[in-house]
Amino acid sequence: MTATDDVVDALVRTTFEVAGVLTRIGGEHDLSLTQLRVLGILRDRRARITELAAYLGLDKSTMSGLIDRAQRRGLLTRGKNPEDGRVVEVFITPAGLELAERVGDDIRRALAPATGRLDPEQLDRLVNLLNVVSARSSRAHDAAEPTAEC
Amino acid sequence: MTATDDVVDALVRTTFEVAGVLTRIGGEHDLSLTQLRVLGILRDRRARITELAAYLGLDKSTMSGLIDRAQRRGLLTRGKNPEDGRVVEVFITPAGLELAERVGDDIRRALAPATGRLDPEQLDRLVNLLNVVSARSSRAHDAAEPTAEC
DNA sequence: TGACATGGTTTGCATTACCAACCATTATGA
DNA sequence: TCATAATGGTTGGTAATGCAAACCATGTCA
Repeated sequence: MTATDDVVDALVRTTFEVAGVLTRIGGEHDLSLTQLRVLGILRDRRARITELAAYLGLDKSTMSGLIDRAQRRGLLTRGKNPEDGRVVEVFITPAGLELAERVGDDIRRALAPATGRLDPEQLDRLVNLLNVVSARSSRAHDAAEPTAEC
Repeated sequence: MTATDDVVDALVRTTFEVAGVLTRIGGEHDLSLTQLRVLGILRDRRARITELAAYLGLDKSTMSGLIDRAQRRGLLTRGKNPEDGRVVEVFITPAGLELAERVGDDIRRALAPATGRLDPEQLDRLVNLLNVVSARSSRAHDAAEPTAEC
């Protein structure tokens, strides 16, 4: 059972390392890890508050405040849903999109030294292995919602 | 350059997923991600406040408060360094160690469904690839301090 | 219609995190 | 050697994050 223990160790270590990079890059743009994630999600699609909260494992009140602050910064907007007066749809603004792009570039740049240590074949293998480990592969089935980016 | 982009995507996705698991498991034991990490580090070795702060990329005042609360819970202790009256050494207590073990077990258990999707050969390959990506491999050189677990 | 469920917001609280100012101890150099 | 600087931690102030409970508005259903 040491093999799985090793992989857990490696996954946890890598997680802290990547999370550290993301926190740093985010911080350089005044974005917390969570805000970064929200921006990443809304980059591809809009979402309602509860949906975001459930996806990120946060309380809806937390989500509400998060959106408040991002909206005050002009990164997101709240919109109404014509079919259900209760729901609030959240959209990314052009400014938010632009920031998301910039942050994305920075992240790729920051991780380049790490990923650059792998040759093309290894990169490919790593992507495949991570896709198996992360829920993406097993979740492809119940994709009621369009597969999110983050 | 799409290959590296893909690997960055996969790394970020996996990071959020593993971080989510760690946050959840930690939360079940009233531990934040950072406290979890501190406990993991002090499991193998003691450390001084500034050292921990630097390692985790936090301000020393943040570290101080973090240790305060963990100490109040009986998980850590502060000790003096006989050679330098300024430094404070932080140790894990038996209770803290016990908690760290329990949390570690829970984490392995929580990640088992994910890691279980890989056969032994894949596990081995993933560990090796992650070790290349994460700084461990390249840091093995300047190991002035004993290689930390977390 | 009345009761209940759902989606968000608000309020209050603890934690996390930063910064600046501070104290104590150690190191330096004139 | 003694004043000055540097280092290691703590404290106080502030903002953000996150939860829980109470609340309001809107939908749903018997």
